[in-house]
Amino acid sequence: MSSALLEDLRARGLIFQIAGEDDLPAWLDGGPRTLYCGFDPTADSLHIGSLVPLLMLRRFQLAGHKPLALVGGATGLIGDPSFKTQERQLNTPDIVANWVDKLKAQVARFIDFDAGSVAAEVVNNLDWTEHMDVLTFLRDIGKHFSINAMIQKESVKQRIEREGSGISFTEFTYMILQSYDFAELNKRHDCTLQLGGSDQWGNITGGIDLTRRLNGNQVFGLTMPLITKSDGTKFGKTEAGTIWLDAAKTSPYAFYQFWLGCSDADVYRFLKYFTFLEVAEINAIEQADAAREGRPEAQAVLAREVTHLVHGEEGLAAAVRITESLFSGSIEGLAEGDLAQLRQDGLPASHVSRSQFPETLTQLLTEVGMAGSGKQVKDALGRSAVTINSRAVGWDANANVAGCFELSEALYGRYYLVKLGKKKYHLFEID
RNA sequence: GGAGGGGUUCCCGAGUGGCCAAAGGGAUCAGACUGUAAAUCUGACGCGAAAGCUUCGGUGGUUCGAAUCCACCCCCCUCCA
Repeated sequence: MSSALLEDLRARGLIFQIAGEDDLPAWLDGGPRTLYCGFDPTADSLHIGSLVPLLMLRRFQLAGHKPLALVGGATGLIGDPSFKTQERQLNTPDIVANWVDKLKAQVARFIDFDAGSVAAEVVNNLDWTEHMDVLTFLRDIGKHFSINAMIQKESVKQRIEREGSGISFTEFTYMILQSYDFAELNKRHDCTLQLGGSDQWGNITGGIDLTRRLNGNQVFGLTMPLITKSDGTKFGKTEAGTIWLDAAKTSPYAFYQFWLGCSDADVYRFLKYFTFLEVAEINAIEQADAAREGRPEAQAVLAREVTHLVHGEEGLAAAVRITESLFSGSIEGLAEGDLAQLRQDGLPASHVSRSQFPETLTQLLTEVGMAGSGKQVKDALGRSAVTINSRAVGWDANANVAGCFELSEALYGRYYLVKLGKKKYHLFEID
């Protein structure tokens, strides 16, 4: 039953490496097992980079295992050096504690806490490290680690060998802390499997070794591949920055748009990574898309599925509403209530009064965040890439803000939908 | 503590007295082509509507003029003690 899970994961391309590969299938088939994955608080929200491991916990739970989501209240204070080129800035304990709380709530949405014997739990490694004293740490844990082995780890090699960088003892010790987490969870929760991104391999195997030495138990590790994009750019970033899971930081609409804009070369792979659709189903979509002329269906499916997973029914509905209004219908066809709804749904919007118009359009659009600088607006204006209620505005109108927002042009006497480029919309309510 | 190497615009990385707001690449933005895709081509890319203003680790100095020279300081790396 569970080796079927591994088969499925493999078919999805979700398995990068397994520690204990020969024994893991049988182990999983032998009954409900407890597994964990850690999430360090490096910001006040997780981003889509954490989505794969998060969904992975769910996949295991659906297959009958008990997931633990570890929030790194302790490790977050230290900073993981794995494959990082530079030493990280330490955050203060109160900031980290605050982030821990936020992550806990976020993580909880992806796993089921009412699943009886396999009910998920959230744990915090600060609980077992906070009061440990240095000597205990050095004698009981540190003694099990060989510096010789640690500096061989690929994850810190760059920092050790490459000229122009270095690594502090603090970060170097990170691996020991994470290893201890595994041993501790093994003791407390009978946890026998750790999941992580491929960059976590060194930390995971460290934990496996320590668990064996400390507890005498065999435990397993499984890593997922790094998510890459076919064009080589970093996954999970857009012009507006990181795609966060927190709706307050990345609106469901923006989130939906992110997936909708996914390239053909990546989309089928992403469907396997980020959705619970059957692999066969995904393959069918791919074939149907290939057989059809023009625009594929896959991006829409992906956007729908993932937005639903992260933002729920309502978030998805809001995202779809905005998308359809902006990209399929004509703006003039929108009812007054629709415009209000769009704003509520998370379409970027501003309220401006005519008496507060800035000197130029470039200032106005920059202020509301439609462009990073006046130069970009200038460029767009010069290429007729700015429209206000579907009417193109030129560079000559830049100093005539009031003229751009004539009362007679307003929708319902106060709304103006400004579009910059092909995808950036901003709703102005002007009175 | 000693010797050496380094800190340049979002990133990488040129630049050793004026022609430097600073080569080149990447990322990003806009346009064409399209399917709100990719690839390709074009333009932009410190800030500013403009006049102009502010950058090359920091502070002073030399000079008509400095990212480039000098002094001191801070930070990083390598090797030695």
